[in-house]
Amino acid sequence: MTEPKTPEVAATRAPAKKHARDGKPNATIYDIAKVAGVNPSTVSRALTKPGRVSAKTQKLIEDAAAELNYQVNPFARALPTGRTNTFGLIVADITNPTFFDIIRGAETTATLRDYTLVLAESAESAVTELTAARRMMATVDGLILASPRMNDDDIRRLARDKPVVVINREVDGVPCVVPDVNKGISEAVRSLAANGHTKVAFVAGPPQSWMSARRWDGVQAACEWSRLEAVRLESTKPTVDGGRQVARDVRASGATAVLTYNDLLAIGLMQELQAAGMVVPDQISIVGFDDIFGADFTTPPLTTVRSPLGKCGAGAATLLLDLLHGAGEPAATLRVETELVLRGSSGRLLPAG
Amino acid sequence: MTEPKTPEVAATRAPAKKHARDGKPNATIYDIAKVAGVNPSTVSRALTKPGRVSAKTQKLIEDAAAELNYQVNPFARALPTGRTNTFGLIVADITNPTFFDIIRGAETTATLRDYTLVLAESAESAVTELTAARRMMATVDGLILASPRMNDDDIRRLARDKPVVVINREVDGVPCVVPDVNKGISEAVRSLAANGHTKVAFVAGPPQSWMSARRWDGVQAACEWSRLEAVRLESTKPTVDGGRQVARDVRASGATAVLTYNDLLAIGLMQELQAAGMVVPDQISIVGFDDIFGADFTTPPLTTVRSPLGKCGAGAATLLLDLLHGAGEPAATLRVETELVLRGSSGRLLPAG
DNA sequence: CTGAAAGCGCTTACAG
DNA sequence: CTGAAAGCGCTTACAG
Repeated sequence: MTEPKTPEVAATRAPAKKHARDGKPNATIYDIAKVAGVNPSTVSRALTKPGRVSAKTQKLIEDAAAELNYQVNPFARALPTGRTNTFGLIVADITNPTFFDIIRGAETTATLRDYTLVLAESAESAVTELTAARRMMATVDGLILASPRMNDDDIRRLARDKPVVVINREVDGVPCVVPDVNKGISEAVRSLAANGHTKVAFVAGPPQSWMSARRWDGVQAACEWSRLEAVRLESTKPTVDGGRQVARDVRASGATAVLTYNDLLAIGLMQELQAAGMVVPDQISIVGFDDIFGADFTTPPLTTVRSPLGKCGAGAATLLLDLLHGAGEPAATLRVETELVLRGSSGRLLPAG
Repeated sequence: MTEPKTPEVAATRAPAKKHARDGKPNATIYDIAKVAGVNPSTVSRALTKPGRVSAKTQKLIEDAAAELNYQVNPFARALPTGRTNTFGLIVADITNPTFFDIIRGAETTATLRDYTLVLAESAESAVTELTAARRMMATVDGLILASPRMNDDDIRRLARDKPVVVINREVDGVPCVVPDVNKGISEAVRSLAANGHTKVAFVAGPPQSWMSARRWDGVQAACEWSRLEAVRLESTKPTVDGGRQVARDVRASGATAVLTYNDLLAIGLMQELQAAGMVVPDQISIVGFDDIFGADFTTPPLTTVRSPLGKCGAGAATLLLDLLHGAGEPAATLRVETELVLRGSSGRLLPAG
């Protein structure tokens, strides 16, 4: 005869591998239910929406949870609800200081509101960016795109799936956070005018940059107001190196003051001009944009139009969170102020001699 | 008579809220199974471990998946397996440039190996750091701690739960990635000796900093070798401001060359010394540590001992991923080389006069 | 206020 | 090679 089958004793299925590599696996609401002597669904209620459970039961459950060192399993929670308490932030370049404060601002408000921040980088590529965004969409409740490189339609398409907030760019129908350049620029231009400058050059950023266009607009308007002549110069790339390369065009332009698309360009430009023997600001004034980390390391320290990047990050996160919780208008644009930070690289023009 | 109950027609439960805010919810493996005419479990196999399914079925399933624009639900996947394809990185300060390249290095290798990076910041607080770490542990497969502030035991405790890799510090029993300071320091000290310096000062970092201690050790050893006198000075904080504040001690020390715990200190020190009329490097040589972003913005640009921070981030991520996939030794320490980056802030001492 | 049950979308032993 | 079933740990309508 063959051995009798005894299904009752059949090997129980091996439990899924637990996180803990030693000893106790994480406690579940079932463990709590057992200890507290209630149904698991009651535990779930007590833990998610206090108030629906009697004070007594609530306490029982909380004590049991504490005793067992209970931690919810976010995946188990996400599965039925679809909510993850996580949002994504995609930046063009993690090592570009422009994004540091944005990241910090977003991270801080995320943590404050009990959300987790997931970070990805597009390496300045629209394709990489879109791929990263699509990928993230699966695991986050919402997405922040800082200075996105992809086109408006792609952004709107993403925004149909889940809340998306854009920083440093305006996209129709999508909530955005953008620094309003006008105040900072007019302060800068007025300061230059007061110091005797009559012709200013603007060194532009990448052609596709939405922000570069806004800044050039602002410079033109402010110059018109102050009766200064404004000329626009192109850069090869928005970096220190690009700043060096544009130096000869700047000299050729005859301008005695320069505003650049960003601080990196300003720093490179200043280095190159100084290497050629020019004295800043006696012979030429230089004004950057953003007030990045390191802008005051130069000699003279850089005058710049500061964008409140940290505020942008925090504002975007707040907007997103509000959207997720049903508050806030769908597609409001949040404008944050810019301001002139007057340092040593701009000032009075000395008479030639 | 009461109405007869017709359980078959009982209202079906409302489906959980879907991600998509408009139209089609995401396709599931059940949808694919239907289209491909196979069992969902077969779909799962085809999608996770190709090779266990006949080529024909495989193709059928892949086509269906493509057609339905299928995306796995990471939460559903994580629940039975416990694996999330995510790892965490905790840094002390998101706006400290030392971490930029670490973050980038980690992010790049994560993405390359199909992992997602979750970022958190401890704001230089050991408590916040531990909280963030515990919190992350629930959702990641492993954790990277960059320059952690918590104590060794807490780190080891975390490491018992899931793989943990530490950067910029050595913790017994935990895999670490640390820059080996000796090469860079001895290059720096030899260069100073060759330029006629005989007494060098080291401006230390925070007392609890493991790395500061290593650097001071290295400076002492290298000075002994080159027969230079080495003195140690304390700083109040490892920032530009801290560098300014230590300037008077530096002058009082009589040293003609200074190595500082980090570049920020070096930059602040240089600014203050120059403001007092000293010429760098003619009257004093300054050497920083790390080669952070902006170290070359100064005039003269900063000589510094570069730590390959990007490599640290990437190395830590690789170590972690290997650990997660069962390769690699449990607690190996990965050492990366440092090197001197010779720029203008160090050089020959000019005879006084 | 609380219990019992179904379901979220996967994975994976177990049979065949 | 493939199907049928159980289970991962939660949440939430449905009853009472």
